[in-house]
Amino acid sequence: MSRATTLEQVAERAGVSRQTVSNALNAPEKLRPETLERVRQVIDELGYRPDTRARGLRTRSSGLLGYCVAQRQDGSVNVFMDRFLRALTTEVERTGRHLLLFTAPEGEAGLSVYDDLLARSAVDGFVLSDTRPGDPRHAWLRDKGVPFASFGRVWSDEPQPGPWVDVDGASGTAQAVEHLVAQGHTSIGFLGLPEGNPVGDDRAAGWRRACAEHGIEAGERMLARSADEHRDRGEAAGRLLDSEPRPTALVAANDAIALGAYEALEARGVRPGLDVALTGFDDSPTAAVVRPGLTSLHQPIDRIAERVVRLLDRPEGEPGELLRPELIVRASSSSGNDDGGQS
Amino acid sequence: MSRATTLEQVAERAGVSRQTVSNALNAPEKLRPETLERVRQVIDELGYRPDTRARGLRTRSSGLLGYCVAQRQDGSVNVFMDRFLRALTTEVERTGRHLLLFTAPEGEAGLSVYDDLLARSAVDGFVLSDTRPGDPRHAWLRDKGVPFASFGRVWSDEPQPGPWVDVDGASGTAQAVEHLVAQGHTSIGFLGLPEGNPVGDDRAAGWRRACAEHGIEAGERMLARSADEHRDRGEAAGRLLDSEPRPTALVAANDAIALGAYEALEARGVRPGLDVALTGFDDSPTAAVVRPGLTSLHQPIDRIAERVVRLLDRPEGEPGELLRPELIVRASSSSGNDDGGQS
DNA sequence: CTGTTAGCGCTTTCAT
DNA sequence: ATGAAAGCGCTAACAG
Repeated sequence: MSRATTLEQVAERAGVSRQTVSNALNAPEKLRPETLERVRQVIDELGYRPDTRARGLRTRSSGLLGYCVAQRQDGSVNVFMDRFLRALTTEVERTGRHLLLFTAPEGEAGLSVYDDLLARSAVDGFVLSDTRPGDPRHAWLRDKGVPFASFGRVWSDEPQPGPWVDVDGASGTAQAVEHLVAQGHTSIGFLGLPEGNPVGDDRAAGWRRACAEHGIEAGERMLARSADEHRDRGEAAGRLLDSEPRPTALVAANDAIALGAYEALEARGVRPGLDVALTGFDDSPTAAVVRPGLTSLHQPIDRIAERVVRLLDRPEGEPGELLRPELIVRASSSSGNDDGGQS
Repeated sequence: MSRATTLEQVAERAGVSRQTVSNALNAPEKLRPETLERVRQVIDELGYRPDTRARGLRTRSSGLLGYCVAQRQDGSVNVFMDRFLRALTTEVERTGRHLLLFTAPEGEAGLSVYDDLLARSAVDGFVLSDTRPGDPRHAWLRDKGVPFASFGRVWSDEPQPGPWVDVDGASGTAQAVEHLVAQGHTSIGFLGLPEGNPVGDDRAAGWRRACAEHGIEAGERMLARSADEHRDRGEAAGRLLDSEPRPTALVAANDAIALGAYEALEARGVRPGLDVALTGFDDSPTAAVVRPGLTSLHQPIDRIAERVVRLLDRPEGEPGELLRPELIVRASSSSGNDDGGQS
């Protein structure tokens, strides 16, 4: 691993001063075209690239954005987060930086990890995700004046600290309801997340609102919460299916719960998509693979990544941004219309 | 965002020279216990952390390992890779470094990205994954003397360049066959990956070997390759099921194909787990969710991450390491034994 | 438009 | 055991 080329070597070879080479890179308009050309040629010849550490030391930057990968205690995976990370990596690169991955405990305890990274000047800022109610990171970073942007809101009483991007869950479930109404359904139940989950509440609100607009009942009687979204086996769906009158359609707060509902349906001899319509949320890979294909709401991942990075760099504009998910219709909600593929 | 504490500030406050503070951090045994204690106290007081850029500039290191996230052209996700990335992040942190994420085109074209990172001294080395036949990265990095380790082999004619860790696919499918034989099966088909895929060939070899040991037929007649693993809808499985005599068990090269086979089975009124046994490979989240639960081979992710980082730092030992996957038995291969949960 | 000087914060080398 | 000097590779600020 030979030593990398330095600015000085380029300067000598091109017969100019170090500073001129530096300018060729950072302020080319300051050079006479012919000098610029010559310097550039030597740079190419030598394959010179400025050392990020030296440059960072001088400019007080690192060219790195920190991103904390959540350690899921239950060993479950969030496929959606994987796709987001890929999109984010691409987007950060587009702005000439890179992503630095790290882990941290949840809540207050994790702040020291953020503090450490900052104290060492290892990162220029953070992209936050996996936000939780009462998440302390946002306010803490804001108070420190650290650049950051969040995918997901904090959902506390105070206004959201700092720039954020989120998916409009209510709009999503409302779309699902509209779609089901268009199929002729007039009795639409909701399979919710455990009580107090703000994402779940948001998604339930959209269902409630859209139902109200169509004069469809959307009271507690039509809503069943899953006790544990990751291991849902359709108990909640079962409760709704065993109630009278049985709803003809179910909107689930996410794909995991919708998938659990398949079981409850099958156990009762009810065919998803034919006898009872079903929609999910997240458009997980499983949604396209399962039979019948699960209609689900696709989150605009690339756009989220793009917006979050932009907001991190230019926080002065909108405080936040709500993106609409897109309904991907498959056979679980409209037999004969299954596209069978992935979104 | 106030300026971070420097070594000099600590030195002044502690009444020692800069060098002494540096030693307190990097060579504490060189200090008199009382001095060390005093310096440490000031460090804590001020929350001092050495600047990674300055230190790196001096020590010719960056404290970062590069990891390329594959951009899947077909938009598919590899859940397994997501879990590996989490494990890797944790493992790299354990050694006091961090992971730097980047993207690069496949093949030769991507090498310039690696080169760029190296020229800028942005990383100290690389962890490679998503290896492909003829992958040029390994030999290229080895020739440059860059530290690296690979999860996955290159599968070319020459010996594998550089340290690697991989999962023993043949051992996995052999385990599956043993399990099926123990259930009384004597006619076991194999659902393979497209021709020429070395991972698929490896997994097929284990099936063939284990079948041979039990005097079970494992010729081409019992093997059906999937044309496209991501969109498999069970055509290959269908061919095997329609042949005479119909196999009573199927070993699939991965979960996606096994999941496709569910359809082929159901289309023929054959119940997976009851009429025909089925096993997958990868132990994807879907395997635990689908009904009946899919028996599958779990890859030891944490161990892979641990070994790959160790080999990167100490490449002198074994050239490579083959890890055994673990068979997770669910109802698809032994009705009544479904644990229903995730691994 | 180009060159010189200074210094970012740290560790290495060499004195003491 | 502690300190002083030098310099890693770069860019900001100024001089010419």
